[in-house]
Amino acid sequence: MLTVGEVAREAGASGSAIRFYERQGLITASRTSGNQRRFGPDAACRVRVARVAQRIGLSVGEIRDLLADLPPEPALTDWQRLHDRLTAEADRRIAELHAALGDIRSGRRLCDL
Amino acid sequence: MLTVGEVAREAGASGSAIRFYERQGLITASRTSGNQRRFGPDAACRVRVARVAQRIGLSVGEIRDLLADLPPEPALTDWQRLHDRLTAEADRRIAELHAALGDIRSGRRLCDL
DNA sequence: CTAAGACTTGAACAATTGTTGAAGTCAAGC
DNA sequence: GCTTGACTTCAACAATTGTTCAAGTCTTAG
Repeated sequence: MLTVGEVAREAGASGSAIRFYERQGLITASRTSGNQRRFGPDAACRVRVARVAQRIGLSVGEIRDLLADLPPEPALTDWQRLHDRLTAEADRRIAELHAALGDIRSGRRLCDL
Repeated sequence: MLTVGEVAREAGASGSAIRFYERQGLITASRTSGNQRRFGPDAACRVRVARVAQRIGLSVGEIRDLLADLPPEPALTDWQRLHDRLTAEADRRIAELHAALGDIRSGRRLCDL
């Protein structure tokens, strides 16, 4: 069982971020008799996935939904599904950026100047 | 002199967003005797630029800095500078997304699974 | 067992980007 | 000049994604 700090170090996040992710349901924790969180061995992995998903542009709510379909010990198909969803979202986001670039290039129509 | 609503319609933004952009210094306004805002003819254009810049991923603070260098009646070189900066930022963002995609593909190292 | 230092907790705060709503202003018609 | 309906104002609120800090917990050495 890992503490907040251990998960934070393993995942490359801050302790407060780990607590935030738990409140938001990205990871789950049991509690000690003194009310401290203890995480399973999958926690750091889930946080790493969450951070990549954030870089792609997903909100924590969307990431919660993504991770809801990921069991504690994911099978290959689980990883594949996750992978496909993240890739699709990244592709969408890249397309949107290219579209914005197009709108910039056609700037005369933005401002009739 | 344009009202908030007129600028909003011209720029495709909400009235509250226009007021927010004024507070943040993206656009400037004079006031009527009754304290209502009145905008110059360049306001809608600046807001359109701001919205594109937001799609690229710039914050309102960054956009303020961008627009600070844009005179009320921009010359070609002003547009070019703006264009170049936005394009560079979009390219950076696209590169970051590709990097994130790379990290997803090498997922085994994310989670040693 | 107890003291000490490291770690954790939850509430309060912060930045960002707006929206909402009660009260005030404007323009047009009578 | 007054009414009326559309528009505007500003403060308060909201969602998102965390950080900060005083107070409490854990572990290790003595």
